[in-house]
Amino acid sequence: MSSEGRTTRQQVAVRAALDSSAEFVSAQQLHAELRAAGERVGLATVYRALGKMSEGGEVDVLVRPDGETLYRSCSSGHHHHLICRGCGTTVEVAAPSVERWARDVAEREGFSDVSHTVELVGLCRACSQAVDMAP
Amino acid sequence: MSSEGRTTRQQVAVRAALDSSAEFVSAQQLHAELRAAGERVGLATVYRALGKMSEGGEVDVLVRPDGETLYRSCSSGHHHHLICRGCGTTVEVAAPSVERWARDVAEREGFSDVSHTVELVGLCRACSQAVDMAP
DNA sequence: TTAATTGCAAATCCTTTGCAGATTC
DNA sequence: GAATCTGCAAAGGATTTGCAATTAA
Repeated sequence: MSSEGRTTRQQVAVRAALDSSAEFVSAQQLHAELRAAGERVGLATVYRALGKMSEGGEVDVLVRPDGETLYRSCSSGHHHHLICRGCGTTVEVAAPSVERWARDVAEREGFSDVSHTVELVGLCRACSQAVDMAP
Repeated sequence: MSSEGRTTRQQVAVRAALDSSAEFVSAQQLHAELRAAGERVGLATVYRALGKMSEGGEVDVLVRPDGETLYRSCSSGHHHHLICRGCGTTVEVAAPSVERWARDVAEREGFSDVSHTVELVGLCRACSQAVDMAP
């Protein structure tokens, strides 16, 4: 498995940096961290490395509402987010039933190596009340 | 409800255009359609209108892997997508159990007016075999 | 009237690409 | 040694913003 291409110092560094974070991080963040750690890596290279890993299904990819792409090495503690569209508060939620459903659907459709993204967006209690009181 | 701001010809047009499509569409697509239909509307205005609707929870928002943002008026026939990361094939999947779960989680956390996005990304049968046969 | 909204174009931000030089196999 | 990979900077594409002119209320 994984016979494509050559392995370079930079690719190893990017993968290591990604593994060291349990959360989703952006390419720019990774690049900054690598630079801060003394690694000499170009931003474009970070993008290229992440692109390859993502093609190979080795990382989970997530696109934020503002268009920034976030990456996380697969199989970290897995959970989803419930986000308030008023104040941005984020609540982490586990979803064993959704995981199961995703696996079943994938199998039924003949897909393999499936990852999933789930996002819930709503109004938290506080913001909901703020709306009711609007002028 | 919805007491903010003034109602302009452009806003009405954007909303109408959005309603006329059952699928997700981008701001640029909407703008093109509106122009084609003879409406005189600026692209920035389309973005501003969609932004407001989305703040108010009046549309479902979805961000594609390439960073483009798609919009759909709420409560159209609701389903999710299973996408092949090899060839881009998309399968529509219903998910009553997920809908139920989303509603429950929202309620438990005190959130209201919650919409959700679910995306499954994997390798379809054909692409999976192609990988196995790789040179 | 008069404050909100529009339209345009310039500005931003993330991401991709062209190409010469460095590097892995 | 030869094909691949990197780095830089320039290009690309979607979205946002400044500001004068327009328009809803």
